[in-house]
Amino acid sequence: MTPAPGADHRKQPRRRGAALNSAIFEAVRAEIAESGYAALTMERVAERARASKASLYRRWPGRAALVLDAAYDVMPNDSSVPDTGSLRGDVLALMRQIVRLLDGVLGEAMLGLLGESLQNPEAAAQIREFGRGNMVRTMREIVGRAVARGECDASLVTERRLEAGPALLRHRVLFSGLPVGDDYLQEVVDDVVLPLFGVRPARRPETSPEG
Amino acid sequence: MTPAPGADHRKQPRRRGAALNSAIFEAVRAEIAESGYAALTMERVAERARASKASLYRRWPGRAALVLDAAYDVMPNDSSVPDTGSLRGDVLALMRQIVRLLDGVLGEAMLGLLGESLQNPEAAAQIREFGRGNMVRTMREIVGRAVARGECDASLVTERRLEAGPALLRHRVLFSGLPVGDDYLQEVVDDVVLPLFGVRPARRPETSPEG
Amino acid sequence: MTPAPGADHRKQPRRRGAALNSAIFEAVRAEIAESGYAALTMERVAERARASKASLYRRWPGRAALVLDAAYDVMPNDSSVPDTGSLRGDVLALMRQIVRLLDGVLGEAMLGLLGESLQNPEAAAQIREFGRGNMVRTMREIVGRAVARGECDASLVTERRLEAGPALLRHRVLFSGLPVGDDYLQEVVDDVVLPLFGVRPARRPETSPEG
Amino acid sequence: MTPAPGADHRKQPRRRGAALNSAIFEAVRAEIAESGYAALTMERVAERARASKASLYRRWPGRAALVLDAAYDVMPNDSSVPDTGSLRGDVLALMRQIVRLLDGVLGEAMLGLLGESLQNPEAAAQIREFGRGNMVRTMREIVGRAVARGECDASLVTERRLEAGPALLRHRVLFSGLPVGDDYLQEVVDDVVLPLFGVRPARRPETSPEG
DNA sequence: CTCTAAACGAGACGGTACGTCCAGTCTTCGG
DNA sequence: CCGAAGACTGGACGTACCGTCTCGTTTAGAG
Repeated sequence: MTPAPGADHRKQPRRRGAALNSAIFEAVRAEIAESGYAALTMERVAERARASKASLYRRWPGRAALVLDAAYDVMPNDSSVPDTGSLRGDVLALMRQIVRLLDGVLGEAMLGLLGESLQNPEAAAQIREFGRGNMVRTMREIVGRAVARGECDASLVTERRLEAGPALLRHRVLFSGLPVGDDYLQEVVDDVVLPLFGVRPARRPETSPEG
Repeated sequence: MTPAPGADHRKQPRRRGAALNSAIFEAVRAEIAESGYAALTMERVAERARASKASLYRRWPGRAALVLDAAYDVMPNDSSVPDTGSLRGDVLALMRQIVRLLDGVLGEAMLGLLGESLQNPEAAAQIREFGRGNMVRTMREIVGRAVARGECDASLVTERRLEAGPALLRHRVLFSGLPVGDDYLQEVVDDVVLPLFGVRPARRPETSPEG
Repeated sequence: MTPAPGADHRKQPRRRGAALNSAIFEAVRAEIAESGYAALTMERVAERARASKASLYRRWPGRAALVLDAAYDVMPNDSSVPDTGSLRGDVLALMRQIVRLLDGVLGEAMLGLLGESLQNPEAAAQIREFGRGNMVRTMREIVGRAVARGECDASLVTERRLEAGPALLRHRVLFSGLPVGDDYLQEVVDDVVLPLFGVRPARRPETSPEG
Repeated sequence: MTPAPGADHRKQPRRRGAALNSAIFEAVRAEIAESGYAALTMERVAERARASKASLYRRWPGRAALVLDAAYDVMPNDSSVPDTGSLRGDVLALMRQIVRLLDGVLGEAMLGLLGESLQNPEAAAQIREFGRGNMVRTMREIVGRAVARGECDASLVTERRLEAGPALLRHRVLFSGLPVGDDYLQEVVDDVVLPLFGVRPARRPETSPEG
């Protein structure tokens, strides 16, 4: 009844380094896809990856850091800044990019991590870097190009205005629980972002703040 | 070996009903104040309140519901809609009200619950009602009055524009980890909210255009 | 894949107190009988007893204390002092009693505990009481009766002489690894114990020290 | 995030063969002296010796064998058979030799190994040779000389009588936890060993019967 | 005022996961 | 190309909570 210590099931050679890392990341994502972030357990990840808990803890101090890396691992780095020729097109493209990114395992991971960071302030800083800044930074670039094109006036570009679009998008994702449809994105762009930068929206010409 | 069951130390009478409820709420808030939401445990709350875990579970299904009620219990209901006579004043007053509310135990509780809801979608709906809607609803009333005063045009009032201010405020609280200073609130109002509703900002009242 | 938390297998009411204790002791003994003391694990005992590890650790601080109690639980208290009418008969009866006691699960447990105590001096004191003293104490009584009968002289009774028989028995059990046959016991009695107390052995009359 | 694999700290040349062996033995003894046998770990020994666990396992199959060798390594081979001219003197000298040997790291190691052997019967045989037999064998030689000297009668020499002294000594060391004083040794010799071999004890040499 | 039923405190109970430690094996790479 | 270094799997450790339960005790309210 005592399991023979030599009774080993593996035949494939022992994985190390990067190969093991990948297997672990895969397991993390599978667990998140199956049961969600909250149900994710170091123990189950280890079992699923056919790794030992020690190997997990040797690499990451805890669940959050592990999920963080597993998410980064699939983060597409093709998040090039859109350039459609118009501010409206660029902002919409950026928002669609983000929405697409958040749909699926990566989104589940990010929501879970955000939840974690809200409860555990010490881990928050690290996690915060994860998805943050990027969107505002991209907004800055997009708007900068619009200014260069003469589409909007440089004096209108302030930090808060750049944040408005991202903030509304996150607001929707975090608080409504509803899917983010393209209608919503267009409303954000046409009702808020474009007016803030003095650009007349294409869709609702009557809604210009310059009454 | 079994400890004597009658070895009781208490002399204060056993609490029930509302008195016990209050003691439990108090314990919840003390735990949050001391150790934060993440470290809050049914076990510790019970011990601190000198109550039994059974008494907790008889009243609430779990940690989230308990904290929710404990937070409601101290929620000031003086959150009357500000009426300062100007859109700028009203929005600023509202935001300051919110910021004050989030400062302290109540804020910690709300952040924790939000984190919970991000990881546990089934409890999310209930929690979402907690602090949500109110701010946008109040914004609607405030802006409605501004329209009635002729301060801004009714056609500019859309759902997204009403959400913009609240969204930026939450964005700041949730993602920056920085304290929300009054400067920040003024920037939000002057750079984003007022422009969206077609009101000319007057950041410095003493340099008001009504000179 | 997540096991439903309510999926409980038990139908019999939850055991507590003595009933649970008994089940745990049973499991301990079964484990020892199957795999020996060294392979005994808190985890396996808990599983076998359908108890939780917490229930084990609530009662005993560790493996040694648990096994100790489980052994005591089956220790026959019929270890009445033999009284056969002769010193030789009494000593032999006592030794056979001990040997019988050590044969089986109880012996395995005692050897394991002794091993434990040799490596862990702090737990040694407690364990040492377990099987010790009794044998020497019984020897004292037996020899006392022999003195009273006039079988031997009181001046010969010293502490070391009383210990000699027990020491040889333990020496055999601990160091030889061989089974303790009745031949061995008779040799101990006739070659050592009886001569030390000046009693002429019945079996080997030629081996008297009173040459 | 993966630690650099080539981060090596060593500067001193790699030890091999006997040099490494000595370093390992030294580490074993240092660990035993510091923390005792129970706390000794292959891992800690390897670290302390600046060796790898593989190097340990290549040389010894496990902890017991390693400690065994480390103990042998410091075992004084001056354990020459005492020859004082009298049985009493010889037996006392032998016992003092043993007691001195057991005092310190070597004793701790031997106790630990004995404990090991009690729990792990398969390793017991090997360990049993360690300290055993020698003492009885020496006793045989000592008593043989006493017979040759005419100090005692050959017919009294039996295996059990030869074992009695060693058994009492071990009994004391293993079960009492008390230090073995010279008083105790003299009692063993005068009350048990000498009578068994028909030699009149002479506890106080100055009141010797050869007056 | 007495009696009963509910609420209560206390905390044991079966579970699950935690993060750590060590045994023994296997891979890699330096000397 | 041997062997030192150490990463790897596996599994037990002892702890902390979870949510349920049993047990007496206390309290409030009905009779």
